[in-house]
This record gives sequence, structure tokens and C-alpha cells, in this order.
Amino acid sequence: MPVARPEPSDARVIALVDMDCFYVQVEQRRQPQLRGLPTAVVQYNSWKGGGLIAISYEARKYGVNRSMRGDEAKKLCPEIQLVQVPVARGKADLNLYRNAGSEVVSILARKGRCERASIDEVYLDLTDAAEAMLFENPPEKLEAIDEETLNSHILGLDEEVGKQKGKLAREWLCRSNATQQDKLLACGAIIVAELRMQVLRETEFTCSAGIAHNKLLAKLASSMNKPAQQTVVPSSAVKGMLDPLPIKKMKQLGGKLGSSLQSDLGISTVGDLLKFTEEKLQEHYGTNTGTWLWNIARGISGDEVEGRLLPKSHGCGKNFAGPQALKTLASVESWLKDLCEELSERLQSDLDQNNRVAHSLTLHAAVYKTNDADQLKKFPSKSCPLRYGASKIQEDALKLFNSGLREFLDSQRAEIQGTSKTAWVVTHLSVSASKILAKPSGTHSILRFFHSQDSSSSSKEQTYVGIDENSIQFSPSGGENQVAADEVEAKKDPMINRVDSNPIQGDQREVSYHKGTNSILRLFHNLDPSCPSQEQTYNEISQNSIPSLPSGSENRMAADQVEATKETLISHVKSYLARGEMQKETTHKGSGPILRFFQAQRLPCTSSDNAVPSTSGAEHEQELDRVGTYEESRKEKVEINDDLSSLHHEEHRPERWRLNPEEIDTSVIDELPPEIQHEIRGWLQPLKRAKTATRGSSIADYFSPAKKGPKSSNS
DNA sequence: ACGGTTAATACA
DNA sequence: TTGTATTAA
Repeated sequence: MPVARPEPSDARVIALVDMDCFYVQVEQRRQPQLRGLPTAVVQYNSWKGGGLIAISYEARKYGVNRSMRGDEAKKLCPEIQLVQVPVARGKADLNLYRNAGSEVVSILARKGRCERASIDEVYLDLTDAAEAMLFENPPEKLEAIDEETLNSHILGLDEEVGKQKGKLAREWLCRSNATQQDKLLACGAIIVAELRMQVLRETEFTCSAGIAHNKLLAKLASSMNKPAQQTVVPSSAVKGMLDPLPIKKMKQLGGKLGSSLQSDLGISTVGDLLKFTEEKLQEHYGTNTGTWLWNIARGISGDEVEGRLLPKSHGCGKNFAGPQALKTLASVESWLKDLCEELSERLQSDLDQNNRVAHSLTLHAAVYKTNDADQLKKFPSKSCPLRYGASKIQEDALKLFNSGLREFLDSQRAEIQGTSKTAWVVTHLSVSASKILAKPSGTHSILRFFHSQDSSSSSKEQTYVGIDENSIQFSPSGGENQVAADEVEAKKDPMINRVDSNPIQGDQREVSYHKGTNSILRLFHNLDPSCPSQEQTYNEISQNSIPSLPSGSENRMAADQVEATKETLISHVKSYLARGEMQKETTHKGSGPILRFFQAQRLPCTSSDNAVPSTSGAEHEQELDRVGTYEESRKEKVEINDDLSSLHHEEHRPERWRLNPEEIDTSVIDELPPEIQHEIRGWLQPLKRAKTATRGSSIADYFSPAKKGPKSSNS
């Protein structure tokens, strides 16, 4: 992927911060009595003790690893504490960990550019900060360097056994005869150590880090000394580090490409890779990959830190392994409902907290053929424009599934014709939302768009509504719907694009959150109705739209005008805006800003009228109609279509939200937008912070000697 | 036929 | 552009 680029002459300072067994730490913060104990996080506890997805370092000593089930782990380590991943709607709910990850990001983003690489990994570009430090306050002038920095591992330094800890590191960090590059890395080490201390103080999480001149090396270094330590890679140490390294350890080479390198070219270490010319590698793997391989063998990577604090997509899915495979259409529909509800909630949160709107919905499924030898399970993924509101998403996802199923069955028809009894089961379902863009803060661009569309907009509207109603929104492979689908893209997208064409967009927005002095004030300002620039416009434009809760606007959207007018199209946009407006209105009810803010978080009311039991897959398995034989499948299509039409008339229950200030407790903070979590934490938990801060000046001894963490030691 | 779930990215 | 495949945590 990364195009060849020579190392910039001005060296960058890049860090990768990696949370130590993150899910375990999150659970240990919730239950401090677990600190220091061998602990693992498992999901789906019902079968063989659940699958392990995170293992504490105490437990790793017993040989417990991620490929195990809870039961196996218990055999190796009888005292192991198994904590279950929260379950919602019958599936794993990772929100707790996502939000904890956001806490960390919001702290790390204080210095330099910050890229959220995964739920527990963050890249930092500290070049500017390091240069500034080198200029204003270089390490060689520093009389004291903090303990955490001194604990850094410097690759290439001989760590003699007898030598006092930190002695060599101190010398290296403060050398006045060091190269500019090394001095910058030294500054990076100081900054990262400080950031890691802040993370620990404010979140109680430990992390490890690598500091190097690019992402590739920083990533490698971060895992060399864990947990709770940091590792610096001076340029002089790169060759020594890489040459003996098995290629499988390199990022991107852990899978098939790495295997192919090994089996086809006999390359097992990075050093082996060095012997191949760029051209040779390109012959085998294409120009891009060839060049990329040649570069990484030398520790060269021009990959930039992206400056993105938020995920680019949201998805939720579930596997239905073995006996759990879905056999009935009803169960597919039911699970899709659950998945779409979760997705919708997360999209709504993203809209509320980050002002972002997703524009594409994708459904993926895996189907298992129970009867034939080649149990093919290629089910095409399908996507369509995303409409907000749980029931809309659900409706569209079902249509996508229907479309995929039809295509899948058609593709199989030829092979099947002989065999009469071919049954199918669904082994995986997932829905995801992507193409997430910043919602414009004002509506000028939208209004301008409609003013400029006066003459032609009505015809476009007709197309749009028609599409909405007939559910023709599949991609070209959908066949007969292609023309209509293309028209949707042609007519609808201009509108969407205009909405999104506001200069303040995605990444820039995120960065701007951190540029000012106080992100909380800024956030409240954004929600403040008295803020004239946007709110006035919102109120104005939403006057005519029905102020129902999030899913309410669907009613208008679904109105069955055949001859559509510009007014209708405009009302769509009004509804769209009204959704945003409603979120804001709920925030005005409270008295103080914090209260208002918490209320805006909308704890979901347990919808008692939820028709679908969401606890176990078994309950979805009532044998109604089988997805069974191919012959039956033709009938299914009809059934699916029937289902769709019935869905269409489904009552629209407005979602209700309970706003209960009494329920505000510290765990709620996890739900807050990343930008302000740590600030709120600071307000609510001043005592705890003071306590943890006095514990020690180094991260390594934070939890280690005492079996108990600072939190439980006072209870 | 049970590491599951979630993301990002490159390529066709 | 959409859909698929790969990779990773």
C-alpha cells in the first residue's frame, strides 16, 4: 500500500502506544479486586467456558493464550479469573472497550498528530513536539530526567547485567554528541513517557510504546518490552533489529503474503529479504507490493500518521457456529433486527457526539451448504445508501439480504440442478455503516442547493421517492434494478454531497476539537441554542417537520406521494435536519451544562414491547419455514417479498429515552465523547486522581509489588 | 464443526 | 463504484 518514498531528510518522531491486554485492564478498572490476579476476558461463556480474547500478563505466565477456551485456561491456571464480555441483544457488546479506548486517545491527542489505529493502539507523530523540546529544553541540558523515561529500553545499547538500571539510558538520552536524529528520539522518549504517565493517572490503564522514526519501526518496538514499558529505536539499531527478525513478525506479513515469501522465495527472516532486488520482488508481487517489501526490509516506511481520532466505519455482526447456524428466515430476520438496532444506536451516538453522518449500509452474510461436498459459502455482500432510524436500517438490511440470497441461489443453480435436497444455513450476519462524513454545522449549503435546483428538482424527487418505496437500491449486480439504482446515485448523491461539502470536515473537525483551550466549552457552545449561526437556521427549517424522535422522520419519508414535488424533497431534508435538532433540544432541558450533557446521552429505555427475546439464539430457532432446499428457495423469494411488504406496514414505534439524572455515576463517563471524557473524569474524581498520583513516579512499579492496585488498597 | 468481533486497506 | 480478500487486534 504505502508508495515508495525515501526517508525524509528531516527525521520524524513517531510513536505507537499499545494498551496492555486492554480488555482485561478495562475489566480490572471496573473490578479492582481483580488487579494483579491472573485474569482473562471471555465471550460466550456458555460453550467450554467461552473464547478468550484478552489475557492478563499474570495469566500468560501459566501458558494461557488467545486460542484457548475458558475451560482450557482453567486447567492451566485454576485460579484464573474469567470475566465475560457484556452481552446486549444476544451478542457481544464492545462499547465498554471502545469508549475506554477513546479515553486514551483523548489524552494522547494532546501532543502532536494522533491516529487511532485500533481499539487499543494509537500512533503519534511527535515530530513537532520533539523539535520544539530539542530547541527549548534539550535533554542534554536537563538536570533531571524522570524515572519513566530512564526506564526506556534503547535498542542497541548493551544492557550489561551489573550496570545500574537507567544508567546507560541516561547517558544515551543526554549525549551531547548524539546525532540530531537520536536527540529527537530522546525527546520523543521523554514526551511518550510523560504521556503514558498521564494515561495511567487519568485512566488507570498501563500501556507500552515504541518510539522510532517511522510507524513500522515504532510498531515493532512497542511489542518488544511489555507490559508497561517503552522502547526506542535509534537508526543505528535498525539493521540489528530487523535482520534476524522472522518476516512473519512484520506487520502485513503475518498471513498469506508472509507464507508465500517463505515458501516461494525461501525467505524466513527480514535479512533474507534483503538479498532480493526490488525488481525481483516486483516480479513476484507486483510493483507496489514489491517496492514496499524492498523498503520494509530496510526499515523504510513513509507511511504517515493520519490524524484521525474516530473510526471510519461502524459494524456489528455475529457468527452462528455449528448448531447455532440459522435455519429459518424468521431467525435471520430477527437477528438482523438486533444487529441493526445496535448499529443504529451507535450511528446515533456518533451523530450526537461527533456530528457525523454515515452514508452507506453494507450487509454481509455467510451461508453454509449442508449437503454437498464442497460446502461453498460465498455469499455476496451488498450495500445501499444508508437511511437513519433503526427500522429503516433494518428494512434495508433485509432487502440487501434478500438480494444477496437471490444472487447466491442463482449462482448455485447450475451446480444444484441434479441434487434435489440441498439445504442452506446462515453462519454469519453483519451490517456495517461506512462513508462517514462530518455533518455541516450550518445549513447554508443545503438551502443554496435547493434554490439552485428549482427547475429540475421535482423530477429528481420523483426518482428518489420511487426508489425509497420500491426498495430498488441494489448495486449493478442486482440486475433489473440497475438503471433505477444508478439514478439514485445520480440524483440523490448530489444532494448528499452538497450537504457534506462544508469546508469543516471529518479530520479537520476532530483536530480542531483539540486546538482550542477547552473542548467542553466548545462542545457546549455547539449545542447551545443561542448560538445563532446554526441553531436559528435549524429551528427555522424544522418548523414544518414533525418533531418526533429519531425514527419519527421515517413517516414523512415514507409518505406515498407518487407525484413528488420539490416540497417533498425539501421536507426530507427538514426531517433529516430535525433529527439533529431533536438531539439538541433534549440537551436543553437540564439546568446546568453537565446535567444537560448527561441527559443528551439518552440512556435507552428498556423497550418492554420488544417482540424479540434477545438473550439466546435458540429462541430464534422456532422452526417456521426452512431455508432449505433449492426448490423451496423459489418459494422463499416470495416469502421474503411478503415479509418485506409486511415490514413496510410495520408500525413505527418512536423510540423512547429515559433521562434520569439520578443514574449518573462514574461509569457513565465511558459513554462520553472522547474529547471530553478525561476532563469530566478530572472533575468527578479529584480524590482518586490525587491518590494514584502519589503512588510512584514510574509506571513499571505501579501495580507490581503490591498485589492490589491503588484503588483497592484504600478499601 | 466454534478463537469471535470489529476495523482498515488494497485490489479488481 | 462496489464487492472481495487479506490482515490485524
